[in-house]
Amino acid sequence: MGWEEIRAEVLSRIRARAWAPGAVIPGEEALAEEFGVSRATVNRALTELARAGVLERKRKAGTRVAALPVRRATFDIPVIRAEVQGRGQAYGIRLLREEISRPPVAIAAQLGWPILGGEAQGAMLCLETLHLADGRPFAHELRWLNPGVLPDPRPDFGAVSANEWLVAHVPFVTGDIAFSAEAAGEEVGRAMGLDPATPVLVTERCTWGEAAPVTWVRLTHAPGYRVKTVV
Amino acid sequence: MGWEEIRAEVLSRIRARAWAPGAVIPGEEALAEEFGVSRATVNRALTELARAGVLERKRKAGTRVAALPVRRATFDIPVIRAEVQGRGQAYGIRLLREEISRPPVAIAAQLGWPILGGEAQGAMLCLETLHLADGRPFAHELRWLNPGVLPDPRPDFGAVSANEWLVAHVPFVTGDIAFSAEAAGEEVGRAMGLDPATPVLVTERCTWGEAAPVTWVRLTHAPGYRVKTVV
DNA sequence: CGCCGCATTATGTCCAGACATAATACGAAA
DNA sequence: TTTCGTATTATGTCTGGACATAATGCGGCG
Repeated sequence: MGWEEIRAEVLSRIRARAWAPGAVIPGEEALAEEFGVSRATVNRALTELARAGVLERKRKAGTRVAALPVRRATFDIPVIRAEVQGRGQAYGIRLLREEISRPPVAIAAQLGWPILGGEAQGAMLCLETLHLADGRPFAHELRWLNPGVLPDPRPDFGAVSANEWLVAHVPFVTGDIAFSAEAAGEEVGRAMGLDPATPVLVTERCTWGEAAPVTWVRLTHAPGYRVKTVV
Repeated sequence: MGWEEIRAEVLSRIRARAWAPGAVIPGEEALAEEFGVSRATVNRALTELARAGVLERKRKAGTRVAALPVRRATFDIPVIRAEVQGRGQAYGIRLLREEISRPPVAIAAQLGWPILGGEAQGAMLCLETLHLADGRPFAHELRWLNPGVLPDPRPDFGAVSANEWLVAHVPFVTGDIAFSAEAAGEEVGRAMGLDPATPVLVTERCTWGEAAPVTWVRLTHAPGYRVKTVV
């Protein structure tokens, strides 16, 4: 009996409703004896199930079957170049705009960039990029970047996408992501060759390094793009 | 030194580029000795980092820093009722349609439902539901459900949403999810009181139980809805 | 020269025991 | 009766040892 077998057995008991949602299941000691393994092995299996959201564990209170199991999905955020090439298409990048200026207050606030008197303090690097797949627009990227994380001179973002440069040089940051559906709008529509009213999937990411904000980015994907995940 | 401290130390060495992307890091034995802990503790820390996508581990080959760190995000799929109530709004549900019929071939194929001669074999339960928040449309749900997983008589899906009934009674299934942006369209637009051209976020889920397909569902969210995740 | 099998090696898992920690429940004090 | 402290208890983590497993790479055989 390995911990994966224990996990499977526990899961099947939950499925079979031998242990009902909300109910406390036997303690690790008891299960260890029943399955003929050490407590550490049971612990590994139950910890794994708790991480998956199937069980809820608390010291002293014991382990109970999650009453309202929140399904947890994970998805990978690929580097766009890898994503395009993974589809067997040729990747291209076109830098539309690169300038240093003050970010809009809304973006500065989200990043935690200093704001004084209703205006952002200090300039950031603003990049507007078009990602191409087989020469056709694949995604439009609007990015504000903390110049403090960049070397001097700056990398050539017309050759390497900012995202790719960042994951290679400012790795393992934290951040949050949001998906929404919007109309392409005038500016992005013109850049991507779309009617301004076209529905497009928009990804907004906000990432921080160890202390300082790193970047805010808004990706507008071409129509038909889907974000896929596995539960 | 607990395993979390080990993890933090390893992570900071990676950030500081003491261990470069792609490079092999010292073996567990060596790290255990350096940190003055047992190998099991180092193993726990490294396993955790590998799960997060920061390290890649292979037997015999050793542990190396991920060269192209694929950022992995997780998000929770809440029960809609809980989501609405979590915003402090009143939840309501309106069952628009409930009928037994053959699913479209595209949906049957995706579920692995038997198809013969270009037509789905056997009927499924089709539900069309509107979820309300404070009386206003929150999401439109179109669902095809394997009647084999339901008891006889069927639950009252006008009172409990199918999703909620399923997570409580057919728990811990696998599935996949896809997000996309589309125009609301005639039918959904009418149900939600939206112009057919309005961009809306659409979630499509396909879930399977232990052996049989369970359900296919397409959720159309009200404009402005965002799916949020944390990296 | 090329291919296959085996020794080597790093990770994966397991055990038995121990102490740490958090949270509950119960008893004592106000 | 209420509140506070404490004993109890289940989980969390660690140790040091062991064997299992997979993948590499080398040496030998055809």
